[in-house]
Amino acid sequence: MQHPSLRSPITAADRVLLEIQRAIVEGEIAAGSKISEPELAKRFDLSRAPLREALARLERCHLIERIPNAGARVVKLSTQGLLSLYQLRETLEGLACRLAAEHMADSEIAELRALLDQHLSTQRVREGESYYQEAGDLDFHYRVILGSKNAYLINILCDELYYLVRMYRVQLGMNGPRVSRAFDEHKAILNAIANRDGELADLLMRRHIAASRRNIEKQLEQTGT
Amino acid sequence: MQHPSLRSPITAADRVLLEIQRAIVEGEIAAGSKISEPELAKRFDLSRAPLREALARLERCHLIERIPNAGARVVKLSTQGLLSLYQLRETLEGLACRLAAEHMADSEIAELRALLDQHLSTQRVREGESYYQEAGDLDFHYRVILGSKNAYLINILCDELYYLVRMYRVQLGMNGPRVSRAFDEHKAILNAIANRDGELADLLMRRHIAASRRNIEKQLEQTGT
DNA sequence: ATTGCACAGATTGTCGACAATGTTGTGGCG
DNA sequence: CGCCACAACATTGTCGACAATCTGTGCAAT
Repeated sequence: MQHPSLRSPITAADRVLLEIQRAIVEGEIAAGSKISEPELAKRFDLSRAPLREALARLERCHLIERIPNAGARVVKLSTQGLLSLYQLRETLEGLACRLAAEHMADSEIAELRALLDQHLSTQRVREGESYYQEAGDLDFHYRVILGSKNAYLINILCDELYYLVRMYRVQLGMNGPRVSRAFDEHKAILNAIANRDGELADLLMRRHIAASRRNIEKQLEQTGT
Repeated sequence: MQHPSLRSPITAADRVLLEIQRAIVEGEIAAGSKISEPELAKRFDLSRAPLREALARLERCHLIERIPNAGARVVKLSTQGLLSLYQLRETLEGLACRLAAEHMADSEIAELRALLDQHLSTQRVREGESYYQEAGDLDFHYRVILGSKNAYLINILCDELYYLVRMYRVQLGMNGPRVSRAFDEHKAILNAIANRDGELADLLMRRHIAASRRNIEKQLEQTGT
């Protein structure tokens, strides 16, 4: 039997995965650029084997696209892609909310409420600072998704789409005046969940994400295509 | 990732992936059993490198579960898993239907109608033969999903959940009296799409999948656990 | 008798090199 | 002058071996 604290071994592929993930999400490795296995292997000082393992997982979360025998490229951001992604999120996170209203334990709901209060105070201190809000926002969504208790849904939203969503938000400069509105929406969603009103929670979350999408689209229009 | 059959060059990893996929779906490799890399490598007469590539993709479509440094196991089927899977499918394929009603070209709809007619005649010839029905059913769903034109949605349903759905249906013996009912439901869904009534198509597809789920659950109750 | 540890066997993770496949630049031909 | 064939290069796919880690067994101590 393994010791609980040692149950998650960190392999070389894991480390390089996290590094490349961050680099792509933050644009350090440009969107649309080609990925060179030998180059990255040298850069991170390891063999191609674990690197390819990392690339396989990057493909899994839609950060790169691979073509057999031809190599991998970082995904290109596009209005179409953003629209498709948020279409999915609206439906999936709506479902997550409905399930969370059914399945979250009272203690989990209490913890989530505490988290929101904490976010609120943080926001007051750091007015206009978008990073904390973003992290907090994602954290709220994260918890609701976990509260759905649906393993496949959790996998899709937290593993496969999570980083791509972050990439869009970071590279399109998600910031500005939506922070306080988002808090109110989070609170309303939480209340619906606490009242075990899955239908309302579903609706509110879909609206919340639609509003977030429109906000990003507006940013996108301003900066050009 | 694209569907393997659509990717131009076929690599060794692709071939072994398809073979193992089939073996797992059909139960030739028992659910819950441990996966031995050396054993499979010897069995398919190739190195562990492409085999591990295949295993990574099998994990991606939820047919196996891997634990670092500890190995991989074929997933175990469970009532809970079936419920989670069909919960997701109801929502996702409902969305696919709504989008298909918006985005499918008239020519695609005509082709889909022709496909249904073909299924109908096939069904009359092979009354009660479940395999053809199953293939046909999946084919119908497949086309509707592709008609949504949402790349992420297509990826999730056709690549990541498709084989797991087949595994449940095959190993739980999906057959019996639902074939003719399913045809009628398909036809109604198609009509809604042809009328560009996305809301109705969404509703009908969700009901169709819910009915399919109840059908499988009934089979599951009869056989025991 | 049970618990903990140590050792042995087996499995996974990683490495460097070779083979197969794309890609690019050049030269010849129409 | 433009286009195609071909060759040289670069990159990806595959291989066999080694290192790190996990699993199971048996012994010793309490």
